[in-house]
Amino acid sequence: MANIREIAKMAGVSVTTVSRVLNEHPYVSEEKKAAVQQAMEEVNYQRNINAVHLSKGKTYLIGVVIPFSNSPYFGFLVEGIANEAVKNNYKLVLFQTNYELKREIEALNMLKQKQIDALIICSRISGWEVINEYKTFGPIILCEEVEDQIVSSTYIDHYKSFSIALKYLHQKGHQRIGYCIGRKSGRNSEMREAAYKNFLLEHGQPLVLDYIFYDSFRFEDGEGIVARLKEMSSPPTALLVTSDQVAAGIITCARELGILVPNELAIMGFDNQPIAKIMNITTLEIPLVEVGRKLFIQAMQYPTIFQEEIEVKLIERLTV
Amino acid sequence: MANIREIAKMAGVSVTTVSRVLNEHPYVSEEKKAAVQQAMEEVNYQRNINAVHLSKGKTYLIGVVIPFSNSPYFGFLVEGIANEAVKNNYKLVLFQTNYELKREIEALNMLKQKQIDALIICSRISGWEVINEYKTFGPIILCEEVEDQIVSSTYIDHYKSFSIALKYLHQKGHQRIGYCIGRKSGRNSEMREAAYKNFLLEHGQPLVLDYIFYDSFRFEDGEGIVARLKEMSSPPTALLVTSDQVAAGIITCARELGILVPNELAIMGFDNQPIAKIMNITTLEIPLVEVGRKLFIQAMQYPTIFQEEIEVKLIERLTV
DNA sequence: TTAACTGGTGAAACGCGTTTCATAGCAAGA
DNA sequence: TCTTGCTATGAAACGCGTTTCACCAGTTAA
Repeated sequence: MANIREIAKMAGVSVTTVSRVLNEHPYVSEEKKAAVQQAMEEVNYQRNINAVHLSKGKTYLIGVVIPFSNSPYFGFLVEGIANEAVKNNYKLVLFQTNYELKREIEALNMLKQKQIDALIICSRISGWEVINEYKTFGPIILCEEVEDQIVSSTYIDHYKSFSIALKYLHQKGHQRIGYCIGRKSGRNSEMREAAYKNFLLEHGQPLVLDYIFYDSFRFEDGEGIVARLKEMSSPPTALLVTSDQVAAGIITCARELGILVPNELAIMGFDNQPIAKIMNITTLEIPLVEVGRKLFIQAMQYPTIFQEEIEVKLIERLTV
Repeated sequence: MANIREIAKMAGVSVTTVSRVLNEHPYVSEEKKAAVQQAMEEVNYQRNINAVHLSKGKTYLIGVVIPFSNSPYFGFLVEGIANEAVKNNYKLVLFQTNYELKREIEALNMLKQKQIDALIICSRISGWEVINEYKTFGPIILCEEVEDQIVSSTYIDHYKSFSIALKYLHQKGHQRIGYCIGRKSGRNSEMREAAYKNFLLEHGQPLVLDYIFYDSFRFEDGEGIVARLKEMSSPPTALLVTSDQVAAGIITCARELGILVPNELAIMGFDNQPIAKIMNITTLEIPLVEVGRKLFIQAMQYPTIFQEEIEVKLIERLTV
């Protein structure tokens, strides 16, 4: 396989000039440019990207940390990142953590060892001390609100969006509202909990711990939730579900058990995924693809660090 | 950042010896090895993988072509590939094609340009002439039965599995059986169609084109299928659905419209995904994670080319 | 006693594109 | 007329780990 030096010889120019043609540098005369291009075509020259990477000191790889790879939520997020990545000649390396800290650290270490140029953490497990330590090795981008401009992030104000949802349910006359969420910990979960507790306080309602359901990630997690509802003497009349998938699972199981939605149980989803549309689930739309796009852009803008808030939109359908 | 030469100087050895330590080559004395390791620790040496890649002429990147990234089917497949990839220090580059030929060609070109070391195509669009052309540039692995040992593949005998499923439905007394499938074209679809037509022939049943539903990929695609069933004067009494997701969607929509499953409509899924378990869908289990693992292994074994068949298993539940 | 290994080690070549720096011609502004 | 400044071009250095080849010392087989 021919290299740049051979091309240079063939075209009667220096390697620098060949490199300039390759990179579309302006200072190359038309004749030389044509000569180089002809030589490249003649031997079907292919640039060795490994050499480019070594030379540039970049890998053109972006790490993306997600807890699950077969969840539509992260699927859309990754899609958004990937779309923008191809435009910039970047490739994605996915780290599926299953919420194991060890896996996240592995990803962070790849940043440290310069095996990736940046790391986008879609759902963080490690503490701020860890992020603070690793941020010196390269760009880390988060998908949650970040204090003190430590790293860049694109986020949804979950306090606000939860408040909007709760207010909506309250307006619809619900007095006993519960919610289903993925993790118990994590910034986003804490914000939602704060919004929830504040809402209860404002409306003088008691905090019933049984009304909060954790580990709600997938469609199939709806089953357990409905089973627990069935056990309760005074179950919530409305549920805020932080994922349309789980909302769909709850609705499916509820209907199987003869629970009327929304009359006996109102369900409000999150994300506005395709399944929400087809099952007519009232939901809060989160433009995930757009969030992904922004995340990638922030990775590219490093070392400039900034936060970007994304707005959500209430979509009224038939489950509330 | 220190490089191998500095380490060599510090440890009083040659760069070759440092390289040998790095790569755990046997011919290094204990003393020198210790000296090198100490020097590396002292300056917190990090190997420059770009240099490794250039030197080895490999990228340690494996391309994976999938039509959709947020589908559980491909999710599990990718998970299987990824698990095996990390063990071998490889990273995955995902190409989401949306079944656009252009995208698949892009992936193939990355193989040609040596930007990836191998390409696993989970669902092929391009013709055999294309595969034949590109296979000279590097390992291409498919997920379907391949003739003439052109490239390696791990596959399910879809003719056989469809036949098993049809026979099962027939034994259960169904006379009008239809099926839902993703693409109309593609090797796997053709095999299934052949099995279906052969089954009809053997049982003297007429081919009703309306009983075949294409473009069934996701949960939400179940809606349209049920709508069309509703229109028919003599709808099928059983449906073979090549994805548990779609099966779940069909069941959900059918129940919403008061169609009894399995009494009025029997549904048989494919894959045995979590959703099949929770919704008690009778299905044909396909060990997707295992398939993914095998695909990766085949990529590593190149230039040895071989085919590997994966067996499916009928799982009886409550929808037939 | 000699040929044939095997363990251990290093110099130098190799893979290859990018970038810095120096140089030179030529035009525009002072 | 002299200083800037821009276009154009190339030599050489740079990034850095791997691998080939040569060579020596100490064994082991013949």
